[in-house]
Amino acid sequence: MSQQRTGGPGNTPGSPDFPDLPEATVARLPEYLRALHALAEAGHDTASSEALAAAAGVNSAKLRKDLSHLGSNGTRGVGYNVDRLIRQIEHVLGLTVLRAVALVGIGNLGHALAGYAGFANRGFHIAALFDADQELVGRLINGLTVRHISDLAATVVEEKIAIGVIATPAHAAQAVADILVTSGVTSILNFAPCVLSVPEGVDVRKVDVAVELQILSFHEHRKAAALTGAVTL
Amino acid sequence: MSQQRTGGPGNTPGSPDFPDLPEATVARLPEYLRALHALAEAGHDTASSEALAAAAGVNSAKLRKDLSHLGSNGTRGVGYNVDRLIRQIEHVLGLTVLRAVALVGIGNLGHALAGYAGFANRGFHIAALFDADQELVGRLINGLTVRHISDLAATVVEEKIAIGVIATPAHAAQAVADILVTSGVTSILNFAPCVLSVPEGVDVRKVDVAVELQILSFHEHRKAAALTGAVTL
DNA sequence: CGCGATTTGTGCACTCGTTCACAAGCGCAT
DNA sequence: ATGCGCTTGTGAACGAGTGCACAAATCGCG
Repeated sequence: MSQQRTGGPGNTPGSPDFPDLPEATVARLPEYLRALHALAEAGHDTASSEALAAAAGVNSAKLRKDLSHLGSNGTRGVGYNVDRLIRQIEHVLGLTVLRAVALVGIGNLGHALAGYAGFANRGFHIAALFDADQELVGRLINGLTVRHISDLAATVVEEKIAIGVIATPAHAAQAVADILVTSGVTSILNFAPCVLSVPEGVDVRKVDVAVELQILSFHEHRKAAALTGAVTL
Repeated sequence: MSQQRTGGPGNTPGSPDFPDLPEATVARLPEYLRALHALAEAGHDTASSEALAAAAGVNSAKLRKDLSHLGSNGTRGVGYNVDRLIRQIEHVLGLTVLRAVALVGIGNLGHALAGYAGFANRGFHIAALFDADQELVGRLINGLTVRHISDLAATVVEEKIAIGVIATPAHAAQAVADILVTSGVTSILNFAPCVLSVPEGVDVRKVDVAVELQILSFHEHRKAAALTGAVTL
């Protein structure tokens, strides 16, 4: 809404407000943000790249380079001002506005997500819940009434929903995605185990627990094989 | 357990059974596996790299290169044998054995995970549930009784648990991880928003919904800025 | 039996990301 | 005021991953 011009301190002119950050950097910024909040709560008002990197679980050089992409922030010989850096990262991530999220699919996972406190704490507001099952429609979950999926389009527009979360079974996911996109949603978080096809300009991120476990399984398998191999030597 | 020697067809000698796959490839194999299962159910018995790549949402050249790492599998002019490829990927990922998983933290998310069918379907077996809250201990969820966390170490050994899933609040996660590691678990899937410190040889993967949303938020923000910028021009 | 259509496997160039190592900058003690 | 220790910011080398484009291989058909 309120797109303010660069009123802050020395920012590279030319680009309006935004350098294009490397994707890998963007993916780490939320992690830094979390680490910073932890440090702030622990009473630190400044943090060295080393300390912050440790808290975020990354290499300190990487962290410095990442932060350098959003303009110089630290003070040499001292470190980074925690509060200032928090504000800056929040600004870059667009967390200064509370984003409205629609959650579709109130099964096991959807139910849990609806009750997850981590949303509200971190810049998001679950604005509405949807499901296709008439049994569920009307039920109250965490202060929100489940609506039927046929109301999705209207609600998205009405509540200015920017992000859709799909927690439906795989076979329903594409249809839900289509509705979301048609209604103007341009960011989707997909928990269904399937690929979504969306038009250009729409971002989709996928979370699949089974995939994560299978990756772990591979490494387990490899570690076991390495052991057996070592014995054979 | 039964570590069978390379009895299969032409495999590169030298390495015991295992090429070291690029990490990026490993991360995609589960996705291929899912796509293959979908194709198999749709009645296909062979699939071209193009078709499979589309189903998995990746570039076909990338897919071919990935598959080439696990030994040649396709037939030129024809494509890949779906069933054969499924078996091969499952073998590489170590999914031929059903891996026992311990789930710690039966809050909102843990409860949902305990009931998630995707585990059993995809090579995993939830062997035990744990929580620190005595209120929860003893409750039956999806056929499993919640045990107190003090039983974790013993159970891990007893049930031959290889993978631990942490779904506790952040402040409890490190302690749980320590117990898991001490008990012999070498793979952890962490849903708590914090970094876990574990000894070398232990693999940790992290899933954080808020992080995913924040990454989406960044792109939303950028897209909005681009629009405003375009108007300004 | 040979030819053309098709599809895999891969060498190569390129982009993206990571890490090292160090100069430049800052504060503090003296 | 000056020098010393600490920390950032970054140039440059390195490594991993991606995608193109094509040769090699296979099948089906005439």
